[in-house]
Amino acid sequence: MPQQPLPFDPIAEARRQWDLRSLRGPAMAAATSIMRAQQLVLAAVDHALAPFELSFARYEVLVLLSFSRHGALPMGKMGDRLMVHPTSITSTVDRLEEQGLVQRARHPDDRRIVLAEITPEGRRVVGAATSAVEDTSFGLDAYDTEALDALTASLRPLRVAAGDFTPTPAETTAD
Amino acid sequence: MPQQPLPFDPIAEARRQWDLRSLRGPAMAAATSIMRAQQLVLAAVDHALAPFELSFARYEVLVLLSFSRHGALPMGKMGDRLMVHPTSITSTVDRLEEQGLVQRARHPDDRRIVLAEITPEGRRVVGAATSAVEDTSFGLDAYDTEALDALTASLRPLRVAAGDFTPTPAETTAD
DNA sequence: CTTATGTCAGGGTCACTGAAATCG
DNA sequence: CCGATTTCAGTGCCCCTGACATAA
Repeated sequence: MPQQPLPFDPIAEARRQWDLRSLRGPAMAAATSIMRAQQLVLAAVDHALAPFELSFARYEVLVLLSFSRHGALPMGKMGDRLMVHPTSITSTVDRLEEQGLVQRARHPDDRRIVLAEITPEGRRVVGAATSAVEDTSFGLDAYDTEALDALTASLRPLRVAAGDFTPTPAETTAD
Repeated sequence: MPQQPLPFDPIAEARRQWDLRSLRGPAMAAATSIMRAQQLVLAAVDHALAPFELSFARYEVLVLLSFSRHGALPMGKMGDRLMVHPTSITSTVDRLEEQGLVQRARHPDDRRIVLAEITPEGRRVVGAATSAVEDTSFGLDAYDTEALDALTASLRPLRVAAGDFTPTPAETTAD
């Protein structure tokens, strides 16, 4: 919302310029579209989370914990799952602990491991926050279910190529 | 590259959990896919730009200037075009000026306006940086031209819905 | 005087690097 | 002693808000 609509599509415009000098116009347009799309989705989610004093990163951690079997996970495991740096998990959990939404505890068997556990208050907040996020449809109002699934599927090859996960051999529809 | 591949698709896994509790699984999966896709594209571009001491934001400014008619644009215009806050443009141009890649000048007619002008060195660097970025295909190696254009098209309705620009009445294929 | 343009000061979040402490 | 897990200190980057100076 920095301004009013431009009278033209800025990405289409940039692509015209790019096409004049190289063959990477299509890749540039797709990359820029992805960047902008992320800004818009993140803005919608951030806006929904603001009343709960949650950033997206903190919200992700809370959701992960609330979905876990015992409401508690090792710091390292969370970093792997959310694909963030160990030090980022530390600071995120620091903040959540200040807010009283999670609690740290030593693992009883391996005392190197720190468990983050969601508190009852954390469960309450993440529930309300999730309702708020769902009400915004993650900023993706413009799409129906079919279009959303198509979008997810079309971005999957990128994640596979990056080595995020190993696709099941059967399901190599990617491409 | 924080780790090795997971044996399953983490987004598909999260979606299964989400589907158990709400109807927003498809939106959540698409939103998360967009977020992750942006990380991957940005990482590829950042990596290509690192040898030139350019961040993506500074690179965008240089490209915009190099594409402009006189190699110079008002600060405000650049903010509009790149959809960033005025203070962000200020600090970005500060840094580029320190690097000797752009120069500030007052507009001769309206002296409130500050023009940022790309220097010869700036043109040289942006050219080399662009080659490096193009060599990475913006991290989108996995897609052919058709798939890239389909991706761009499928993200367009999101940008339209956000009011980024007004689509031409003829071309309302969006949906 | 009112408005437009840009800068400055400052705070919040996140990402990373390198060093250190703790424990198996 | 080695390796794994987490934390701490510090840096860079980007985003925004609010106050201000300058000029039309």
